[in-house]
Amino acid sequence: MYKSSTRSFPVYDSLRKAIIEQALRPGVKLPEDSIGETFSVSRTTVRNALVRLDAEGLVDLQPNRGASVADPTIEEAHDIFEMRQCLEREVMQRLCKMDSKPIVKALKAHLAEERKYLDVDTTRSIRLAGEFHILLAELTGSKILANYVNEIVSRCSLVLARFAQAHSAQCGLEEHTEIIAAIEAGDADRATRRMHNHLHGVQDRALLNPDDDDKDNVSDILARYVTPNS
Amino acid sequence: MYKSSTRSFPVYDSLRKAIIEQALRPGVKLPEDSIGETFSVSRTTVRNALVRLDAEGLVDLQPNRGASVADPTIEEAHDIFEMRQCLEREVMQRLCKMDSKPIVKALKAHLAEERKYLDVDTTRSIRLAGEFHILLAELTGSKILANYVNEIVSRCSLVLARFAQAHSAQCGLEEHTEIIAAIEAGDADRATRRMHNHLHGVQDRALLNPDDDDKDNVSDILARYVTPNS
DNA sequence: AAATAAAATATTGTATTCAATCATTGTATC
DNA sequence: GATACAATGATTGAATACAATATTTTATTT
Repeated sequence: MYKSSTRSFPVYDSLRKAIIEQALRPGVKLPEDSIGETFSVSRTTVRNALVRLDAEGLVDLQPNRGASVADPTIEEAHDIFEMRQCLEREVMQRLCKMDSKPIVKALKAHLAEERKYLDVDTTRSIRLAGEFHILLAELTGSKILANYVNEIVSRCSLVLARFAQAHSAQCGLEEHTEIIAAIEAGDADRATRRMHNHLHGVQDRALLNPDDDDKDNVSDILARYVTPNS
Repeated sequence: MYKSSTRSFPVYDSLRKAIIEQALRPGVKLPEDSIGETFSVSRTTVRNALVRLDAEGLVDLQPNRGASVADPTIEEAHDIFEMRQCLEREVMQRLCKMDSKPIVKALKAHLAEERKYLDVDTTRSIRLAGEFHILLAELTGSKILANYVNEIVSRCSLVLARFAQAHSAQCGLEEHTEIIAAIEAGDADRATRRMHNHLHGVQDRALLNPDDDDKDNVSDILARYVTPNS
């Protein structure tokens, strides 16, 4: 996870969440000054968070021109989804070689959570859908794989923010259910195939016609993220 | 690539190379002060480089306790190699779907370079061997995949530094040759299998008996890395 | 002599400061 | 009216300075 200074973590974390939840849209400028004021920290601290986010591909840091939310091209968008397919294929194949009992249990618990907030809290619902994939990766027991999946899922959110019209229904609940069933049956091929189709569906819904930037007031948006909203 | 400030890049780059070339061994402390003196920059600048390296997994940054070269456990070591297998499998499968002509040409050029420095310049030879794998990834055309491979290859160097006795012969030249031949023949299965065996061989040679730390003077080592040695 | 406590030292965390670069606006010229 | 240039303002780059935390050394006690 993120170590380094105590103060820069909240900045990093809030920015990250704001980007993933699409409150900060691709291309939006991230001035060190105003962000620092929002969190009552110095630019030094903000900068550390931005360097980190740049390394993770969520932020674009250019010399002397500051930071902005990464704004992937359509080519990069395809690239990111293709990478995600690779990583999640690996997840499925590893999981299906393991004892399915505890895995399925954890997954079903998560699914219940997803179902609970469906049509109730959209933002939370979308976040949970993403976290389903991260949970899958974590259940492999490989921290590195889980990290990579975490990163790529975040970047997919960015791609959706950039290219999908409504960011509704990124992940279908039924599809998650079916993936769990395949894992429970220990059928690696089916699980892998279903995951592939699932992701392909998300990608298809996303990469149709691009809608362009409607910039927004950074400080106002970020203010809502100062206190971690659970 | 690495953007951000002009000054911190040389620090980042030198540290990175020093770690990969195993001049800075796992666990070695990286005090901001002395590194700053070595490069004639402030701690602020050094810190940015360290945050970046931490994000890439080459450096371990702990709150109030500073940075040190990452010191993977044996479990993490296996994890890293497994991840590498996944990524490089993807590389092989993508390459074998493409036009082999320009790919093979580039690879053979690199191989010639590798052969040139074999038994002449060990350090360079080892670096070229690693770069062969990075070149393979770059030839897929996917920047993201290339980035990941670059990162994981670096971390493998770290693992070798930690667990392999002599860091000789990480990659056999003949094995690289055979991989190219399989790509040239357009035989995805054979190419993938050879890559798998190749990496497995490296892993096997590495993860036998661990030898422990002989700490060294950071500044002296780094001094050799100040001017990028080509 | 071993163990603990206290002081001194070293190192990191972070804000502040000044310099350098970029963006924008206004003005002059064609 | 459009373009080029200059001046201003805003923003980042990076060093310094001070505060907070860790580490080491020394002193004290058992």
